[in-house]
Amino acid sequence: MVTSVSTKPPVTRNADRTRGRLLRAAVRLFASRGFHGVSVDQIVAAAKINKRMVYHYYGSKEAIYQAALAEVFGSIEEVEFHALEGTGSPRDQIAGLLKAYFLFLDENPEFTQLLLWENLEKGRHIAKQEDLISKNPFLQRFQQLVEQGIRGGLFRADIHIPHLLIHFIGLCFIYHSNRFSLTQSVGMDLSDPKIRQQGLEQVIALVFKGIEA
Amino acid sequence: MVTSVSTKPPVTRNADRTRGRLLRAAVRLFASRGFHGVSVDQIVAAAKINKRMVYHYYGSKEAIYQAALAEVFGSIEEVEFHALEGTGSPRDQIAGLLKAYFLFLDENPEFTQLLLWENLEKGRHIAKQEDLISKNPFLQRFQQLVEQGIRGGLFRADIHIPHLLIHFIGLCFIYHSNRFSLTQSVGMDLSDPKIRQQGLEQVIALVFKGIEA
Amino acid sequence: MVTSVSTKPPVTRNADRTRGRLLRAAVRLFASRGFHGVSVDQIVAAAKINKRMVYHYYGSKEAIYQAALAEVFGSIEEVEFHALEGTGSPRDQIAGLLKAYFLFLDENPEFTQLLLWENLEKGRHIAKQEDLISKNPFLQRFQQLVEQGIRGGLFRADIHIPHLLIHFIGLCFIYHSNRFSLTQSVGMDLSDPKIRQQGLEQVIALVFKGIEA
Amino acid sequence: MVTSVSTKPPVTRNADRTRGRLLRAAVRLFASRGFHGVSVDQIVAAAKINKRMVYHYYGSKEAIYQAALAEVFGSIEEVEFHALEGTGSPRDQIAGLLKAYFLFLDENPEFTQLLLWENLEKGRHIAKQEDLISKNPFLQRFQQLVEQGIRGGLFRADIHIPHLLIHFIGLCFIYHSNRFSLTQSVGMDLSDPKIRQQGLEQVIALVFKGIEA
DNA sequence: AATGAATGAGCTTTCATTCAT
DNA sequence: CATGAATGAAAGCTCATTCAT
Repeated sequence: MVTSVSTKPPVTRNADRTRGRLLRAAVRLFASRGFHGVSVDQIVAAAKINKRMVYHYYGSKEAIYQAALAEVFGSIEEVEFHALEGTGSPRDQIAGLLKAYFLFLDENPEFTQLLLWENLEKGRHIAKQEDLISKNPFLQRFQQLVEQGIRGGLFRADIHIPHLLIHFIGLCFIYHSNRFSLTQSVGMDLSDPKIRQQGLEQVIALVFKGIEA
Repeated sequence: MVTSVSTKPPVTRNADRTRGRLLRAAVRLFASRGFHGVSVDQIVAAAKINKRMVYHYYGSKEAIYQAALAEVFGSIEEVEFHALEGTGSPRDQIAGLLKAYFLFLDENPEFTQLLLWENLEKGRHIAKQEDLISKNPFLQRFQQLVEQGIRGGLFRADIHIPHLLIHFIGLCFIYHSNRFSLTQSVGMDLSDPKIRQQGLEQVIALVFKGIEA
Repeated sequence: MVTSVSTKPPVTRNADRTRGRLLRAAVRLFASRGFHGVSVDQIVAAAKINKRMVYHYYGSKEAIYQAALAEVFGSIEEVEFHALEGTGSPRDQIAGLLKAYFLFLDENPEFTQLLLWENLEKGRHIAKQEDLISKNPFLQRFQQLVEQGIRGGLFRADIHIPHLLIHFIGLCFIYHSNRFSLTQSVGMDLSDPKIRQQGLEQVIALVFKGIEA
Repeated sequence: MVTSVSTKPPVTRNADRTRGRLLRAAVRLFASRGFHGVSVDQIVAAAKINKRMVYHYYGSKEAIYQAALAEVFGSIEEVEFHALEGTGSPRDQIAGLLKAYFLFLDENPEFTQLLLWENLEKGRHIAKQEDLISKNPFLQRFQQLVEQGIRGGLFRADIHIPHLLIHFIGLCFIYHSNRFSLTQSVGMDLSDPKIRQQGLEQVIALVFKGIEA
């Protein structure tokens, strides 16, 4: 039984909470408007945190931006690995990977956007974080899978595997990276889940036919 | 007959030259750093033109940005049409289109970049220019071509044509849009022309197999 | 006869006036409080000029500080030369130089103060301006004068001339550099012109006796 | 006899140590950059002490600055007295005093610098500490010594004693106060101990000749 | 047509200080 | 005794834009 009523609000001083609120606001804002399109004032306003705290916890606008990148970019690798760790046929696993990409990009628009901002800025910020987007060990797993398919007579032998991975990514990424301009120029609303589902099916069809022996 | 002797040098005032220099500087800078990453001062410094002229000729930073978009986006359509106006087989024309995309993106990095900036900004600026990236009449020509191939028994009948066009663009675009991050994660330098040529060949192979009947 | 009455204030746009007002305010404030003790806001408030103009004309706080140094430090050399360009006896000219130092420091408190700030900051700012406080050609003239006095049997032969010049400066400078602490510790008001006059006379007496053969 | 086992290290809390580290860091930093050139953060960083402690022990930045002044200014008086408490001739004691000044300023650069900062700030901070640099009782001892010399026929009778003390200080101080600018303008490195020793000798020669009867 | 002066609002960052534990 | 979170004000500087010539 509580006899003394605390007049203090329960969480007035909580470093983790403050850091977290700032980081989440930063991720959201940087993803939607890019590094230069966001001011520190906007971040702290969104997080409802005193501006000084950005510098207390991160040191600079650049640093909190990099923290936002790290926060968001950490998630893709496990998705990729998870997609290929199954025991199905190479075909099924390829299909699973493409589906996983589509799903991941759908559910993580901030990933797509921050990755594009970074590529547009020529990787200026990400280059300072060596462990992010590092030489991807997932590539080896993908290679094993495709080679297995080739040896099994399923896939063409003249496939260049790294390029194929790039193609996979390109086929999925375009639905997000160029969503607005394509929506206008091909006259389909690429924000519509049905259209996206249709796109995934078409991608899988194209790829399966495209790589089969 | 010149009777009055002008003390001024003949070409101190040249509206076209001034406009042009400003516009070229704007295209270059906006492409590489985006709308928010460029200041009016930087544009006029690059163009070596007085700052006031930006407002004289364009009225605002936003307006010169839109002029830069219009300048750059005008060029793609004719490339597309030109690629399909030939009389070769559907296969050859498809290959020509893919080559044309690769070549165009290679030679017009500013197009790629500005298009991506715009998509990231959710088409905020481009939306105000209705005629740009408008419902693309080229799509009709593409559709005719593919249907011709289907009727001729060359291509699969279950191809969804707008999605196919998206796939074409995705397969080409990814080599530019994600150049920096992919260079790191697949360990190939996507800035290298040889690698890009190899990519184009792999794309054509994938597509031809992928759409054939 | 003026028929049209201008409604415009006579000098709304005058670069020299703005630069000058800024520089004068900067000299006054930096002299009295040093580089770190003055804010750009205080300078522009004193000059009644928009803050932006500091950056328009000088580029940075550091730059306007250096301009203030140059403005003030330019004046001492001509005073020194003027003091020794006469045709009097070495004794008279030495006396004239000491008087000139006392008078100059009296009339240019900003010089004394800025020079001290700079020495305290280890010449950080002045070091960037090579032509200021450069290897002083006046030293040669001073050397000639003293050597002339030595040859004429007026002055001691064992005088070390550069040190002597330092002593001259020290004897004059101390009345300004340590004015406040000395006023307290010796119980004389060193701001009082009479006391300073007395100091000058005592300095001349000490020096004449001190250097005579 | 120790029966209880303390889990804490024995010297985690040591008020004197904390105060001392803060004060030493403050003296060093304030001497080299002045009151406005140093931030509380820099002091605590240098002392490796939590920032809150500055306010715990001193109350404000101003207060720790004054404590630094008191720490440093306490040492000069005993040096002066010690120099004149000997039993040598007035000449020897005068020489001893000048040597003591040179030595003290050499060994206590922080004294010189803080004194200059204070004079430049017009004694703003020091004025609040009445006992520092108070009407110096040492002056009386100096007066006695010089009068003794005068009565003994050693020194001129027309010497003004307080001014003479000022001259002594000026002749010694200038080697430190204007070290950087003089090094440049007379072309001798005043940081060099040999040059300083030479300066002391020249000062003593000038003074002895300058005050002798 | 062209120039550069001028502006006020906003930028990122640092300041001395206080609060809560 | 000691710590680090938190704050509002102000720092130096840049922004897009307009004014006067």
